[in-house]
Amino acid sequence: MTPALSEALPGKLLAWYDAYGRDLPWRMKGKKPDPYSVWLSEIMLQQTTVAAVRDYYNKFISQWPNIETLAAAPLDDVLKAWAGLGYYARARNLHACAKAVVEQHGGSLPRSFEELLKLPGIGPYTAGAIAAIAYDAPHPAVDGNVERVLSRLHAIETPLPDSKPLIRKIAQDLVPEKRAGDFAQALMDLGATICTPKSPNCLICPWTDQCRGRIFGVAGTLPRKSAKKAIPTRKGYAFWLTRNDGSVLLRRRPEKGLLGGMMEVPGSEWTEKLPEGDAPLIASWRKLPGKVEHTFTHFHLEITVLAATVVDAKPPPYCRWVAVQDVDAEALPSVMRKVVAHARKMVPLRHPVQGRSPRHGTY
DNA sequence: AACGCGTGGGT
DNA sequence: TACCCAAGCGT
Repeated sequence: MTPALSEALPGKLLAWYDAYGRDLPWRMKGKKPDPYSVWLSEIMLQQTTVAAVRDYYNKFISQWPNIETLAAAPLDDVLKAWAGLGYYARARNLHACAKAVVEQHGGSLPRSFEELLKLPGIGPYTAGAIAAIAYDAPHPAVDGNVERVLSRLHAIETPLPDSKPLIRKIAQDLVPEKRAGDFAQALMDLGATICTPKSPNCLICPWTDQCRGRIFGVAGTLPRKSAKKAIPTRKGYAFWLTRNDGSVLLRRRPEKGLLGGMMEVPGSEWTEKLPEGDAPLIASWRKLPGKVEHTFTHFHLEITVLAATVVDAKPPPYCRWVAVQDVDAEALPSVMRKVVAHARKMVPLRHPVQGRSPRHGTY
C-alpha cells in the first residue's frame, strides 16, 4: 500500500465515526471521557455484546458512581450486581482492581500502558483501550472486531490466532497521532455495524476503496480461523431443599474456577457419567420431572433436580438458608437461575411433598 | 501455548 | 437446529 493511501485511512474512518458512531452510555458526548467509565465498560465488554452490557453498566454506575465507592463495596455485592453477565472472574478482578487503584494510585487509573497492564483484569487489549480512549494516548486496541476488519483490509489468509502478531503491527501503524481514542472506538464501531462477521456491508464502508478483502471478493469469509473441537456433555444433580418456613438452602461456590464465588443450589459434581454421592442433608428426595440444560464455553450441562422439605436443619458447610422471595437478589449465575425456576415451577411452597421411594441421604 | 472461563442473541 | 459469535484475561 502506498504511503498516501495508508495515511488516508484514519482520516476516512474518523470522518465516518463523527457521522455514524454509536451513541453508548459510556461515551460522553462532547465531553472528556471519564476513565472510571471507560475502564468499567471495557471490562464488561470483554467477550460480551453491547446489548448485554448496557443495563449492567447503568446499574453499576448508579450503585457505584466512582472507583472509591466500588472499592469500598463488599465483593458479594459486586457479584450480585454482576450475576447473569458471565465470566465471573471479571467481577472479582474488577473489585480487586478498584482496591488496588485506590490504595496504590490515589484513586486514579494510571495513564501508562505498562502500569495499566499490571492491574488485575487488564490485559493488552484493555490497557490499550483505556490508554487510548481515556487518555488519548496513541495505542491500538486490538479486539475481535479489529482483527476482523484488518484481516479483511489486508486480505490476510493466515488463520487466527496465528495472524495476531501481524494484525497487531498493522493496527499499531494505523493509529493516528491525534484522536487515538476516537480512532480505537471508530474501528470497533466499524466492525460492529458494517464490517460484521457475516454479510459485511461493503457498499457503505468508509474503507471500501482500500479493502483488499472486498476487492478480491473474500471479505465475508475472513478472518480464517483454526477449527475448534466439539464440547462434551456433563451431568449432575441439584438439591432443592426447602424448609417449612419458606426458605431454601443455597451454597457459596469456591472462590476460583467455574462460577467462582457465586451462589448455587447445592449439587453433585458435574461429570460425563451421572455421578453418585451424598445429598447435603438427610431427607426424602424426589426427582423432579425434566432436566435443566445449559451450555458453558467448554461443556454442555444437564442437571436433574431433586427436591425435599425439612422442618429445620443446621446449614452444611458454605450453605445458608435464604427466604425464597430473596433468592432473586442473590449472586446466582444464569445456570442456577434456571435451576431455581425449574424447582419453583414444580415445588409449591409450604406444601411439602411426600417422597415416593425415600432414600435417606443418598441419591 | 493452550486451555478454562458464561451468556444470550443472531443466522 | 446447531452452530457461531462478542470491546480477552489468567494460568
